[in-house]
Amino acid sequence: MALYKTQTLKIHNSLTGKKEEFTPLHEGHVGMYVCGPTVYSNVHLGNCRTFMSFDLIFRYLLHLGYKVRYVRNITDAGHLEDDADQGEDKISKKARLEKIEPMEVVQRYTVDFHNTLQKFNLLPPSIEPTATGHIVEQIEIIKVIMDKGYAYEKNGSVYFDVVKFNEDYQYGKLSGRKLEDMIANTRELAAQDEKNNPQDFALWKRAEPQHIMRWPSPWGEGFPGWHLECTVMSTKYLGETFDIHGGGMDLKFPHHECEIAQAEASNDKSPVRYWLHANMLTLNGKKMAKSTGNNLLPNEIFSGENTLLSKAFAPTVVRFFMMQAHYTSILDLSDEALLAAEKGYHRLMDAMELLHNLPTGVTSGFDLGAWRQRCYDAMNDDFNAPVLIAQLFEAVKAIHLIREGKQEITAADLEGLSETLHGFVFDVLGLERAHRESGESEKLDGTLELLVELRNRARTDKDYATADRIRDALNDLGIQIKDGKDGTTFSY
RNA sequence: GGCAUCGUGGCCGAGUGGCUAGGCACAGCUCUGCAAAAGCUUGUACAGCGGUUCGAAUCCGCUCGAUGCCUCCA
Repeated sequence: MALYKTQTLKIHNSLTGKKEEFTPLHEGHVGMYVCGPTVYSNVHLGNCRTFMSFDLIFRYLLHLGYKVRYVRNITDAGHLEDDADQGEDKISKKARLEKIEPMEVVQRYTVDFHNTLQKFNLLPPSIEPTATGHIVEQIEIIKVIMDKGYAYEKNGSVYFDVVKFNEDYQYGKLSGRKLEDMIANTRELAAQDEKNNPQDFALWKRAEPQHIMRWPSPWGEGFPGWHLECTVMSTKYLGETFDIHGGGMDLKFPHHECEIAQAEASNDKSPVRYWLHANMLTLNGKKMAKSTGNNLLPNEIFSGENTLLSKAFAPTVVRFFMMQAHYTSILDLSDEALLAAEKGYHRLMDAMELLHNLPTGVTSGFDLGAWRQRCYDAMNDDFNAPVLIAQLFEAVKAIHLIREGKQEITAADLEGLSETLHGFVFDVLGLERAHRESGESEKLDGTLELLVELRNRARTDKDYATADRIRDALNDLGIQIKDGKDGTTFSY
């Protein structure tokens, strides 16, 4: 029997502001859409946190036995020109100056995006559609919205008529805004543009001569509006109404609000049953953003080449760090926090290793069933990974007690413990054992084993000067010697 | 200015109307030739001020502060 039949999952729905019991539209199947990246520069760590949050959600849904269709788009159209001008990103600017094809920029950063997410051990989505691959569908939906009277054309551009829409529907229900308030607030700074109202947004934009990405349409050459692709691709692959729509908190308004408006205007149906918003990752207390320069690239963390951190951190350690915070909370990145997470990560992984040769007995002092359910309870409560991790450390404590002979566990329970632990640590949280780069390390390891052997011989001979010299010299090189009960190991 | 979220022990970070996660650091202990590593043990915190209540850090109000959105942004 699928786990979802016995586990009651509750999800915080941004639309209602409440935790609601999750029941998919079609039993056993879940449709999930997440707004993906705009590929005009390298993904920064903040982007990664959002996608990682939804990776956790995807993984847990799979773990519960749901068949999940997970759609995450790639935005590769529309705003390349503007961003190259405004942003600090030198590569895309250079690409433009050298008249490199825009799709070359897209390709480069799409590859970077995939590489980076793979390092963080994110599962690929079921479908990863691109905006440029759905121009036709976008044009079609614009026609529908125009036919229904919720859009108007001006000089080759088409705008969504928010005021008209608001007469029949409710604009702003996701972000808790009222159109009247918005109009009152923006009246003075209304830009002199073609829109009837500042709140209106573009469905199709006329391409100016210098705009490099352009497609023919009934309204002339142009490109699709910023919010349209998500409406088109989500409903195309998941249906007019689907279960979960996710994205970063910063997309709640206006992006997701506009998506709702577009979908309702064209299908007359609320498109999404559960809206989920992942919160921001901050750096020095401020949001990480490409545009402000307050950002850190994943590779800069993995290599240690940055000015903010004292050392390099493995991708899985960064993942563990992020999993220790709930996805709806703001998380502030710092060297101290990462260092603490790294130690905790090792403690967890070391305990997983101990699992292999633990003594078993005739009774269990460890209540496996109750503990396992506490793990599920944590995840069932809006994917609360931090609480799950707390439970995992309860198991770590038990493992040590059993190892020291202070507690007993039956063979069957040990197997269950091991299985559950592996399931949550590797399948649900998506953690991995951090491994060193192979190749050179084989030689190094052999050399170290020899040094350890020589040192231990010196210790037996009470030649502590030699023993300590080896230990201290290695330590200066960043290699730590660890004398344990069962022999000496090292780490670097 | 408007809307939203948040303010937890040295740090990070959960949670809850009464039964007080977890990680890291610190301290003590065990182990060790000495260390380190590892393991064990210990922490009554919830921005401030009022109110509701038998009881609030958890609910309500106000104040202060932080962050996000209101323009592309995960």
